Amino acid sequence: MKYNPSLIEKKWQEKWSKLNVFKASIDKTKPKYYVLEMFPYPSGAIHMGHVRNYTLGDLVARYKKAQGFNVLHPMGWDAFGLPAENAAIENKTHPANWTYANIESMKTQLIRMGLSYDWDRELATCNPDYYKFEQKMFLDFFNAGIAYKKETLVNWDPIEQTVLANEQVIDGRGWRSGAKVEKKKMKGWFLKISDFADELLDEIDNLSNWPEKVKIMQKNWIGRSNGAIIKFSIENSPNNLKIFTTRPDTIFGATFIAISPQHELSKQIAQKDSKAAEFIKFCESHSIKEIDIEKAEKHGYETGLTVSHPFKNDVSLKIYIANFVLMDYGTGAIFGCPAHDQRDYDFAIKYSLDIIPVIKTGETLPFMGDGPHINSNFLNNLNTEEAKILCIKKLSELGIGEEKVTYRIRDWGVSRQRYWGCPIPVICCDECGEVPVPIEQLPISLPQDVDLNKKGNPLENHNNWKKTKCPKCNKNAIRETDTFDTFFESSWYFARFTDINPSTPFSEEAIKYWMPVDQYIGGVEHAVMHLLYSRFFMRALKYVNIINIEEPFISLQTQGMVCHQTFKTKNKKWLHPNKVRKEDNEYFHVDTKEPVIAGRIEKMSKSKKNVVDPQQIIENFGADTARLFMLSDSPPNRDMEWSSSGVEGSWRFLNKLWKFVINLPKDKKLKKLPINLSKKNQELISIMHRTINDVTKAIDEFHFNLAVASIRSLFNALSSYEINEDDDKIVVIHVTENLLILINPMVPHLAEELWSKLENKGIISNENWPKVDLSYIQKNSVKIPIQVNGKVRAVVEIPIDSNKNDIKEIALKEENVVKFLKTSPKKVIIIPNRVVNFVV
RNA sequence: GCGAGCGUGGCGGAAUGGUAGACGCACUGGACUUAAAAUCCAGAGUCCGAUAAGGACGUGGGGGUUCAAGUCCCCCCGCUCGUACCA
Repeated sequence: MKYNPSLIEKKWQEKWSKLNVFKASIDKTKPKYYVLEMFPYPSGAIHMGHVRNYTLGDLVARYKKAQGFNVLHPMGWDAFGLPAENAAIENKTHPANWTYANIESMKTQLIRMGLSYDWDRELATCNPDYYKFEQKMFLDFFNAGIAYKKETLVNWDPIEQTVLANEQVIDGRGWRSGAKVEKKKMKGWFLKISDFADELLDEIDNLSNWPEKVKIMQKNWIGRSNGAIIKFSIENSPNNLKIFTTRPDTIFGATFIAISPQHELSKQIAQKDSKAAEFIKFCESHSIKEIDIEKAEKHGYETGLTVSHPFKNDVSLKIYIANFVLMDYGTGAIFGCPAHDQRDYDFAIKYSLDIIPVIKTGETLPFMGDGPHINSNFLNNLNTEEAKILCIKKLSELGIGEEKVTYRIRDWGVSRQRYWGCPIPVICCDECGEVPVPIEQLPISLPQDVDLNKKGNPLENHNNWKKTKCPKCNKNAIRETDTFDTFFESSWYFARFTDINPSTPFSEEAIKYWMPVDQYIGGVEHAVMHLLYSRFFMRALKYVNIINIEEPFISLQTQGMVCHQTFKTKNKKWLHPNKVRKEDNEYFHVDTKEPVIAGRIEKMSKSKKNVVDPQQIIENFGADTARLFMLSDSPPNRDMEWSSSGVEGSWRFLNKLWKFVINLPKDKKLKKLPINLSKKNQELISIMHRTINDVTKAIDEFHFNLAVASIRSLFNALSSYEINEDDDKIVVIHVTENLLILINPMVPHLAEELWSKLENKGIISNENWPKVDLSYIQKNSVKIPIQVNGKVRAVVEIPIDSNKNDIKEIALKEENVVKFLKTSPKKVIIIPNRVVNFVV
């Protein structure tokens, strides 16, 4: 009988579903385990990144179930977002139709992979049954002062008359119109994440099961810094200019002042100075992307205004309006110290400003390190930290400055001028301002009839929908036509999964039992935004008494990308891998037979055509092969390369395993292990226990590729084992059954089928994880290297825990060691059970 | 620009500061076959050496700490992710 994955995989998927094997419900007699993979955007078809993510999560879910946990493993759809609108315009369909059709086809694909989801908890964020709850949450935030409206800058496409996403701005131009993008001021809704900045920052240290890199990135993103506000008095004017600096110690090196084009003072200047107005306009003829702002050439406009230096009586500093000063950080104004800051240095060179070093260094300027201060009056000889403290003290005494903590993080702008998102439940009244929609009127559903081809915001164009009455004064008013950022939906979906009842977002009981998520898995690209917003959202919900947790994810794992070799034709056009054939290390086009240029291995992307369709792999090899390859090749957190030969290797292994088990002798009586094991059986059992130990450890540490490697080793031992007696049969079947339980989380369909072939009653998905018998894995001898000057000259096997003298004696008997020991050693290093090193 | 991560044979990757290359892929040789595929067995970092024994070199590059460095520290190079309206 041949291994036929498509047959057995379908069979077991149906069986699991029929038996409700993965249906989760609260059971207080068992410890719970909530495993969650980041839910997908329903783009239409799963890609290899999904396959990887969901295979990792499924392994964890099945493994934890075997370990006796009550597992919750749900799946849903991050269904709002920009692509649906673009697709709707291109394909002349409705975003809802497109999205729901995509969900259906992707769900079919996920089911085909054999993932152990409790599909009863499926949700789609574009469904009013989901987003109605977040409208209520928003109103609670609004009433608690967490949500507010303010003016902000957006990317404006003057031709399309629409706001563009950063993604839609390419080289400063709109992706469809090609028009130069402008910054435009617009009012939008914000959530006060900055109020929670300290807590979000401080609690990072308690996230002990998060990758260090993610924690560092979040810390830097929040960017708490201790600095100072300094008031500079503007010369020939009664007014002050407040600047923020993280380096008050360099105040004596200050040679200019720069303010943001959006600064209040810039506006005032522009009113009287048309050139200044022009310069500000020039600064606003760019996108709002940080990367564009930072990489842009530094420009400044000399305003003619000056301030006096707080500690240097006769020195005045020119005020510039500068394109690189951000209004959102600090006070939107800085002093420039060119000697000790790269940007200030570049600016000073460009505008021929003074460069005054205030830290002693032998190195070239700008110097960003620490050292004794010079040219700094009362700060001389102090280091940076001391000088900061003293400078702030002096500023406060003079009443012209104070210590100030600032944050890099800005409040979360949740407004989007888009159709396919959750409507923001507010009514804008000329008389009463922003009025919350009364709760009994929720949900505010999206209108179905909408014209996406018109310029501008579709909801704003929709007169019927937007016109309403003010709940307060009953006069004519209009609805808020902005919709939520889709990060809003993904900031609480994990809580909704715990209990999808129709009347409340979740129940207290379910939250108490299931939350927080024990293991969250997703791409590293979400390291900051999605994960930080979710952490904030839980705190905000707690603040308004909707939930009682702070940290949503106890343990986090971030997976790397799935990559593939790229190919180009000789005309430099990207070529799909299945159009390429390799012969004698040369690549050829399948159709034209022309040589093909093999390029770099890069992240799979449609634009470079280096994609492999999971569907195709599953049809050709089965889900188990795809899953096994995903797990066996690379550690989860690293990028992996998809290679067809690697897939074939996994396929071959499963075939070998299949054939091996099918051909085992079957005898129901052969179940109980004999009491006295022969030496060879003891050895096999001991390999098995070592494997159980290694696989368990590898899975716990998220090194799934090592788990696969150990299982393969165990199988190598099994397949070279010779069965002679009845006892041997029992031992082999016993070891094989344990191997199947170990491999079940990886290739569950094959494991189920073979488990049933071994005439077991229940299903393997309900079996318990095998226990390690430590007595089998203790060794009584150890191989250690003997080094001379750090180079290995011999390897000896000695009893474990031998004393140092014995080890030395054995080592000195080695011929090759003696050969290199021309004189008696100066020093002998003996680390028991590890190494011997003779230093000569 | 800024923040973060990664870099080990032909390839994916193993390796509590202690034998670098586990396990696999590709490759080479052999067995089976009329033949091929599949399967099974064996070999293998590079160089010197005889295909041996043994040795030299070797973890992106350069320097350092240590009896001992892929691992720790400093500098540099390359790639990847994020950079607030893609999700």
